[in-house]
Amino acid sequence: MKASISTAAIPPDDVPTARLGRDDWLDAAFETVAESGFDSVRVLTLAASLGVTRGSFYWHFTDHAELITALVERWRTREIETHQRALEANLLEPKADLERMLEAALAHAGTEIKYLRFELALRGLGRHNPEVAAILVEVDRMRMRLFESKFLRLTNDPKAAADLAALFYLAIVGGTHALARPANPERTKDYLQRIIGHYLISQQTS
Amino acid sequence: MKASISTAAIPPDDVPTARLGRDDWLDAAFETVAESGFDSVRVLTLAASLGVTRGSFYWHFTDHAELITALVERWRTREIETHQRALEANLLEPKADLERMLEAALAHAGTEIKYLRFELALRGLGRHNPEVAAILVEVDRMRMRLFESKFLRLTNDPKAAADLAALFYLAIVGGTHALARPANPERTKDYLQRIIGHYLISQQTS
DNA sequence: CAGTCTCCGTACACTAGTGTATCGTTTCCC
DNA sequence: GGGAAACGATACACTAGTGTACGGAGACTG
Repeated sequence: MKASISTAAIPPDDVPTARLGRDDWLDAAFETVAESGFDSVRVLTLAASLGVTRGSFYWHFTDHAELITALVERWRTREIETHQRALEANLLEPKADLERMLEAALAHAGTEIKYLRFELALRGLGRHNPEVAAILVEVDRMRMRLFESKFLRLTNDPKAAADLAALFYLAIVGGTHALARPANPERTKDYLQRIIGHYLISQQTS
Repeated sequence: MKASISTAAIPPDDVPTARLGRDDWLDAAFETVAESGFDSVRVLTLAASLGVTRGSFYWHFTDHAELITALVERWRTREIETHQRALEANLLEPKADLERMLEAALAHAGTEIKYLRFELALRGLGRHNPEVAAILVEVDRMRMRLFESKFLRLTNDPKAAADLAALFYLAIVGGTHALARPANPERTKDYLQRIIGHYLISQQTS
């Protein structure tokens, strides 16, 4: 709701007739992507939802294409930031940490689902856009390695940790695609934990 | 390549100036969906690729929307058919059967990838279209139950079979989304099999 | 071999959307 | 308080795409 300001000082902030910044357009685009996908991002519609005309848009952006690339790039940098924070939070107890991670990954409720839907749309875009695909590969690798680092602290077999991490990460991605709506997060978390338990036990006893 | 015929008798079949049937348009639409998604299905483009004008299209279909629904419906019926065939082939040895299934699920090569990409695009469409979403839920349930039936013949714990089936199905779906191109099918198959082995062993010894 | 049905081309009207140029307001800043 | 820069409205030209009406050519059928 708070309008982002670029160069202005002490803005009224909450006045409906505030000047728009680049981020405001990006936020509006983000919303429509999460709701209807990238192909539904129209300059005309965004302008209407922001209460201005397209004249504003073509001042902040040179092009429709630039809006898309800027949106993707912003997502990438933010994703890297959250990854860094997750890395720093990696020094806690392994098991509770993993459970918290599963919890977060399966929490399709509230505002989280918006980010999930954006990412799904982004994967759709990545299938036709090589640069977006490269970014997705980068982020996927990042996350899988994070998973791997967590599993590595529960077992002594590095290959097993990599396999489990890949399997679980892919299952989580698949879970966001295969079900239109969350379905049954509780039961899902349960069997993920059980399988982890089984696997680690079989590791330690072998 | 073979042109489908609806009412004509003994067509030349292979003559470039053959009359078009409904299925020809559906085939062309299928191709573009697999390549560029549903939003890229344009009547104009399809007509150009088929070497005719839009006059032909609006004889076979009333609407652009009808083309989409017909395409989705055709996919659904075909998916049900292949599922029936898979059910009938379920009476072989469980282990070899499961391996063959994994092989098929990970075979992103050749012409298979076209069907995969179509399904990915379909999942994207299902996020905005409730009827398509319902069809996807139906097919996903079908396949997961098939997975479950296979796992059930390897363990005596029905809940474990359901969990494993869901996990693996979701991982396979996720694998088609997370990677722009197949990546490493061989290694993937390897760790899937290893994890199955571990899990079933831990089941039998507990 | 004329009639009818099937299939497709042509021409038109219409909508939605982009991009550009230009002008009018604010807002900052000295 | 008066430029100057930031921001946005207006109007125009242009493209891509849908849907419709109608006409024409082949193919089948009696």
